Amino acid sequence: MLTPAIAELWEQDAAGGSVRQRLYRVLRLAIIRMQFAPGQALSEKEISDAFSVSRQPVREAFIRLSEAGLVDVRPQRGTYVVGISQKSVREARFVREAVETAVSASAARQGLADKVIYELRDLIERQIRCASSGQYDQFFILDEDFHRVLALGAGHETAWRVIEEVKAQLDRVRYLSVPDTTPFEKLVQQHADIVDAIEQRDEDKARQAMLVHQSEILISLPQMVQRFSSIFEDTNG
Amino acid sequence: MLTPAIAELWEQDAAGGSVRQRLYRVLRLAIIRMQFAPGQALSEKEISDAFSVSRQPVREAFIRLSEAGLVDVRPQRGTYVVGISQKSVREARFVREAVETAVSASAARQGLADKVIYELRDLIERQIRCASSGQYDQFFILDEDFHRVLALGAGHETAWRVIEEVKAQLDRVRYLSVPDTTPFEKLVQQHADIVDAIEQRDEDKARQAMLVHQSEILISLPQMVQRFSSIFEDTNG
DNA sequence: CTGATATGACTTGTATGGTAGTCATACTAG
DNA sequence: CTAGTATGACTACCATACAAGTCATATCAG
Repeated sequence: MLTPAIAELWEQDAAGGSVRQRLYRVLRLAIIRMQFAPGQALSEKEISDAFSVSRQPVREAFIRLSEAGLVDVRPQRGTYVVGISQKSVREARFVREAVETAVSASAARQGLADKVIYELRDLIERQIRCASSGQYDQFFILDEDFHRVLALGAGHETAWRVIEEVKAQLDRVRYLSVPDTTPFEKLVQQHADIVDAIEQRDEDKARQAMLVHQSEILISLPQMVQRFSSIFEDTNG
Repeated sequence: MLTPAIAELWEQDAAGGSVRQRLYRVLRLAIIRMQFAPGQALSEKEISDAFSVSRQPVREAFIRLSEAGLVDVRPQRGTYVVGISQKSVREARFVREAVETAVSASAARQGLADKVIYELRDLIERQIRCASSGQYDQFFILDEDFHRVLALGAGHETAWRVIEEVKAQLDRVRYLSVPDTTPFEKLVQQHADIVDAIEQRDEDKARQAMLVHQSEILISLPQMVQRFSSIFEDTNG
């Protein structure tokens, strides 16, 4: 079934590139924003009818989604949105922590261009304004921007691609409950700490600051599991 | 053009799963083993004719390969094997180092099952035999086995998937020149050091041992660039 | 001889038909 | 009533046809 919110995603998409790429972007967002429930069955035909395209690009988008670990394609059975489990969240966080701490340390070691530092500081400023006015969605976008600018600014494009993939799993949990998680002010302060350490060229400090930041989700995870036990596949664990 | 070596890969493949998956495995191996030169143009039609399948599964395999960063699909132009550059190698190594050191440290922290430790020791034994008899291909397989058993044994499946992806980029360089790289005996000793540290539950030592191991490729990279300057896109750098 | 242009042989992208497998349900034999 | 089976409505997978863009080459005007 296609909700109006998903149709809106389709309309609002910039429509750059092929139909397959557009479908991938829209379906990925729909899954991350929990417009498709975990375990829900999708279908090539259903999606293709809904968006008035043929089955083929839908099928190719499904394959890409399965690569990203967001759906599970079972031959001759169906395609299902993958469930959320504590294990999948912890695993995604593990990889993200490993890569992001390395990026942060690398940035401190080699230094960042003034332009990049400025951009990061600017993002932090805007995050502060979002936090005070409670613009949740915008804050998430700026948060992603911060980590992307940092990774790409340090020249780690491959690393960012990896982060982007595992991040999708974590964002799904985030979208479950916005206010329950860590206060925005705390997250912004952690961002500032990271930039400070990098500007001081203190490698260990930069790594440590990122480690603290990446550990936040673990703090709120247990309450999330308890509150959304129907969503998590492994309520115990 | 399809060399006999590639046809052999197709024949020898276990043929498990769909045609698309089989094509992906074969083409991936062909690229990693330099059966397709960097920059070489592939074509959906060419491949589909050669393997007597339709264009569709070939196309889907191409999409997956482009996801893995092994080919570049340019709409209405063609599909090309991506080139090898120092930057791409350093980036892949950067990510792999970050994830593998985290895996090693995690294994030391939580400990590994006796069965896993035994399996790792057994792999090391077999690697010693391969090193002395100079079975290069088999050694590479056992090397990959070692890292896979370690990652999966520590429960880090997502991490292994990431390692597998970036590893493909590094393996291409390895296949360029086997004897030039680090002596096998040294690599095996590093494997043993890693297992020792994990068994001693020494987290820092395990991380350090893996770091040393992952840094080996950087040592041989400059000579590789010099010797295969025609292969590398950025001879200077 | 030079440069613009038309042509045709490519390429990947999309649409659609048919195949084979899965699964729930209804039905039938015992 | 129960166990086994046939049926039909799904599914993803593969093959094929067509559409649309790219690019080298040949052709022709100046």
